[in-house]
Amino acid sequence: MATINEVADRAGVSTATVSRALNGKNTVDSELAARVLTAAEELGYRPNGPARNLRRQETPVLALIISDVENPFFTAISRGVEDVAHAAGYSVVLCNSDDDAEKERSYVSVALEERVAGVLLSPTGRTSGGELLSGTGTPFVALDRPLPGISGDTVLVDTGSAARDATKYLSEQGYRRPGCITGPAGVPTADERLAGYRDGLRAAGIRGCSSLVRRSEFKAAGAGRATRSLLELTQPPDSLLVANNAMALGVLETLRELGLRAGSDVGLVAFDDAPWARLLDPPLSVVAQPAYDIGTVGAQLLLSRIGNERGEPTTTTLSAHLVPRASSDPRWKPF
Amino acid sequence: MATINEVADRAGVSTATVSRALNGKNTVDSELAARVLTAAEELGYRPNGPARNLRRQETPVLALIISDVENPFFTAISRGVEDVAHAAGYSVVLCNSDDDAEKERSYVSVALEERVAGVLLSPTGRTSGGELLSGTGTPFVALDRPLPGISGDTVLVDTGSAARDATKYLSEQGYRRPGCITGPAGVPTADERLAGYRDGLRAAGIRGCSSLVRRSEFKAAGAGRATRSLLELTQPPDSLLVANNAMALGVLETLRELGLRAGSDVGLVAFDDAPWARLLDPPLSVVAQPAYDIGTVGAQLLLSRIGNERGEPTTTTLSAHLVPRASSDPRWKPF
DNA sequence: CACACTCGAGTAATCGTTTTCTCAAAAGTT
DNA sequence: AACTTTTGAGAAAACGATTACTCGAGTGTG
Repeated sequence: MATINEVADRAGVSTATVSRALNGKNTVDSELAARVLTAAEELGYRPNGPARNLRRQETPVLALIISDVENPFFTAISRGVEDVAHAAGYSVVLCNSDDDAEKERSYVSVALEERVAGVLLSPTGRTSGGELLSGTGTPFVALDRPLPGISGDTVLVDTGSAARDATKYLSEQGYRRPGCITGPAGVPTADERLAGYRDGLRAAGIRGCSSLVRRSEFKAAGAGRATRSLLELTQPPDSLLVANNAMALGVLETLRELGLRAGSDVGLVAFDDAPWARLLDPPLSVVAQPAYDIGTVGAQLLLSRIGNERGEPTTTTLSAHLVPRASSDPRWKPF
Repeated sequence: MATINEVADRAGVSTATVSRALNGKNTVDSELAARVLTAAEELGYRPNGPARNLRRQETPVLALIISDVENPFFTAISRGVEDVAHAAGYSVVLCNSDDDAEKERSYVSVALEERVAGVLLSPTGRTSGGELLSGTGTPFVALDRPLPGISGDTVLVDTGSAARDATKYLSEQGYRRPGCITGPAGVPTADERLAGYRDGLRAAGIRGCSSLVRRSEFKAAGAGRATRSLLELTQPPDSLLVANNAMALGVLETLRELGLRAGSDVGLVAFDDAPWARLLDPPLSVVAQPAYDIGTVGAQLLLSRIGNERGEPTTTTLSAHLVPRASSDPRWKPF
């Protein structure tokens, strides 16, 4: 692949002039610039990124590390990040940690070594890659979940309140024994949603019962098993609050296996408004999180830090809202 | 951020020794190596990627450029790529071209400048970024669609046959007027599926009718409009073959608006087996494409080219298979 | 006309690694 | 004991761009 030297030779100028011409500096004669441009064109010249980044001491790339590319919640975040970053001249590379702490650390490590301009991290679990980030000068923003024990800019969703509202709403719909399927202990979003569920029960004057709570990974399979174990209780719950949309898939599948209907048999509210949620029968009630906004806000925050914004770390909390559909209506009938 | 020089100073050795020690070369005294390691540790040293890549003339990163992160088909591909790449010591960066030819070119451009080891490209439309790739020495593999006018390794799915089989199957189920909603003209996957649909009609002895065919972007909204226009015909189709899963969402939404049921009112087969497909009422019949395998095969191909495998460009064609569910059963009843 | 200034382009230093040389000391050979 | 071979570590040369200097030529001013 052609280097700047070859371009310089072909155009009969120095490498400095080539560099200036190609970077649109105005201190170069227009005739020379034209010669450089055609020479570069003819050689198919493409500047060597590593060399440029090394010299400039910066790389116009943001890393976005998420825990599950197959989850619409995270892909919506990525779209938000991308839109903001792109407008500011940054590329975004998306890394999928697959909810694996080891992979997450490895991606953070790569991002740091490659000297990306900044990192957006949606931390997986407890042992996050966040500790690698803190201390290095590389700006970073935590999305969706805080980094345990590390201070830094954070964009969260007030899912506790949303969970409380959703639970209260279930009780108002006539469900007297709401259960809850949430994520692993120690994962903030999982714990907040559980706490919100308990608050909601209290607000509705229902005595909570820990046997109506199950935890699993934020995946379909675990949630399916949890659902089965709940519904096989002698006093099963009459409705469920489900902590994310991947889990909702597992819950729905198990309901189908058991021959139960959402709504009439088991009230259902799940977190995250996936595109398919409203197409189910009955349409799935959800707590819609502002995923796209998490992305845009996070990216803006990161860009301002990259632009050397000083000041204390900030925490932005966005709010989620309930979208009631028929899966939380005990009177719903298939036809 | 600490450099190799500072580590060398602190350990009282030369930079060459530091480099050798950290890269696990065996030609370095174990006592010195230990000193280097602790010095690096204490300084939080992290090698400068751009410098390393510049010197080594290679970057252990693969770029995967896809047209829609929100489409499960592509995220499944990415998982396949990731698994293979990771095992071989490569990182994968995922770039979302958003079906925008301009963005695609821009990402290809970034990938080339950053001198990634290889590029996996699932081309968007006609004006692909592929022409940027051909000619450069950077190995690349086209996924899902061929690069128009450019020879290179390609991994495809035989969606033509799959479309034919699906159409024939619809007719065997008793539907006599299958329609087709496919992607934009000129996009190979769209055209192949349409051709397969026509073959299927022919095989079933049904006279095709071009008024039963609609094209739109591979998105929900356009497919929804197409569905409406088809079903408002005086002689509407009694069933539909839909060319991808994002489109299926639009079709389903429109059916609901029109108060029609899949299966009993309109037979439905869509491409791509999304996780939610089987949870619908009726469960959605699909043509399941081996998305994960596209990823693994593509990545292996790319890795072997990176490993200097010579030889003519290859084309691997994987096959898709029909997964019949109730949405293509005219006798299906809600209960 | 002499002098200071501006302008534009070339020279060379620099970014932080890896790796080829180079060379002294240790080890082995006759 | 003299000589070759091996070993291990430092000095210095890449890698390919950007950019701080430098310097000659052209321009403006008193």
